[in-house]
Amino acid sequence: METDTQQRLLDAAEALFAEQGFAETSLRAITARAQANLAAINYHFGSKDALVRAVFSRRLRRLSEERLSRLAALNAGGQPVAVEAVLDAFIEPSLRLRREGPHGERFTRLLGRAQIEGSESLREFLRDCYAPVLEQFQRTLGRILPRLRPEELRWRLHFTLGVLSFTYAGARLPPVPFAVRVAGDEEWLLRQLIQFLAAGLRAPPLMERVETAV
Amino acid sequence: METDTQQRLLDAAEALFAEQGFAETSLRAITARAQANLAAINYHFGSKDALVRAVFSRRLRRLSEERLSRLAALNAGGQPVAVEAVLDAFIEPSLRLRREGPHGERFTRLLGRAQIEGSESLREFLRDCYAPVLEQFQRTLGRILPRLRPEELRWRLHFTLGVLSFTYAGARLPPVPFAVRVAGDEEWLLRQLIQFLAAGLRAPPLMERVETAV
DNA sequence: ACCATAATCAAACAGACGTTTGAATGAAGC
DNA sequence: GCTTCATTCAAACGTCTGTTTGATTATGGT
Repeated sequence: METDTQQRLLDAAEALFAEQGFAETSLRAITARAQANLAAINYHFGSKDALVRAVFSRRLRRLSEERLSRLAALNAGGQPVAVEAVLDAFIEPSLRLRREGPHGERFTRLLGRAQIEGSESLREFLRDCYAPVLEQFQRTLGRILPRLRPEELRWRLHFTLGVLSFTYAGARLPPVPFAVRVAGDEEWLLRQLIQFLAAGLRAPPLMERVETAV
Repeated sequence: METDTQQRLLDAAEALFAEQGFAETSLRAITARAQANLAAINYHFGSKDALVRAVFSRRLRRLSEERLSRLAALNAGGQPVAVEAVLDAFIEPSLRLRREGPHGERFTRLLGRAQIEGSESLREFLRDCYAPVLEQFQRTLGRILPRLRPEELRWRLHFTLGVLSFTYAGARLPPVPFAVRVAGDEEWLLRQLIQFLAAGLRAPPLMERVETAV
């Protein structure tokens, strides 16, 4: 029965990291919440840094797989692929994770935070996790937006990730619409995101792509 | 001559906060870089939290004033206002700050970070600084995008700020275009941002605005 | 010259931090 | 029964944290 304490530690860490940040959360706070001994973290994970990575590893693999499988399903469909569908394939799995319960919301919150906050090693770790997924999405988007040069497409992908990180992180700037969040807001948010991002991605390029081959 | 040490402390803090984050930067590291005594921070600013706020106060006022004055100039122009022009009025001052030198780049980096990272009190402080500016921009955008309901407009403003925060924070996801940054990148970035965001803001509303008073 | 005020300084404060240790506990194998 | 191994535990480790103190130095006013 190694797993029980480990799970409780991961749950507690996930919650506290999402609420307070990584540096601001102490091992003592985590073990207290998990009702475990202070030494348990170093025993099970080795260090605080390793615990942070474990928190992400636990859920990130499934998320990436879902995103990739949904993208693959799109590409296998034969018909032309819409930008909205690609965005949906990327965003919906994470929003579904959110809908699973408080832990999902915490995790996506954490995911947003980690892109900006977080140590260099953590960002490196996440970069390696994200890389294959983003590469696939970039490839598909490049195909259905042939006028965009690679640099422009990458910038727009960067902007897209910025919107998602910022929104997931729950950064509440002044006029954030609380009223909207009353009920069924995940669905509404998904459509708002797709509407906004699809238009941004589809904007005419600043610099027309030079035709390569033919 | 109280100001000399204070300026050096603010410079050092700004640089270190931007590089490492708030919690990760110790007063000792700041005073060492500023070549000042450890006690200088508590003497001149009172506490670490107050120092953080002072770092923002120093540059935020001018930035907000420039944004507002550029927006006012637009609105006073008589002609219809384009979404691109509004975005330019918001973004260009911050990019110009970046162009001023390393301190400008550090500060905008910091600005992006603070929205996600940062204590509750700091976010509150920043919210109060931003509120009047965002309110004005929201008003103008609401006027030139009359089909958007207030909730949708606020979400899209939220997304816009997300893109800016993420980009300024310098979050480097896997495929960030380094090649583009070789020269004159600020200009290019500005146009990329406006192109992307203007399209997103102008996207057709999900829910058509009900006509209020003819 | 003197005083008053401001600024700097070395030193110490109490507390929190991540990590380590060595003993105590538990359950499975034989 | 005994042994073995993984887990838990209280306690301490040394280090770093933000803040405070009291003495010391510099500055400007009269």
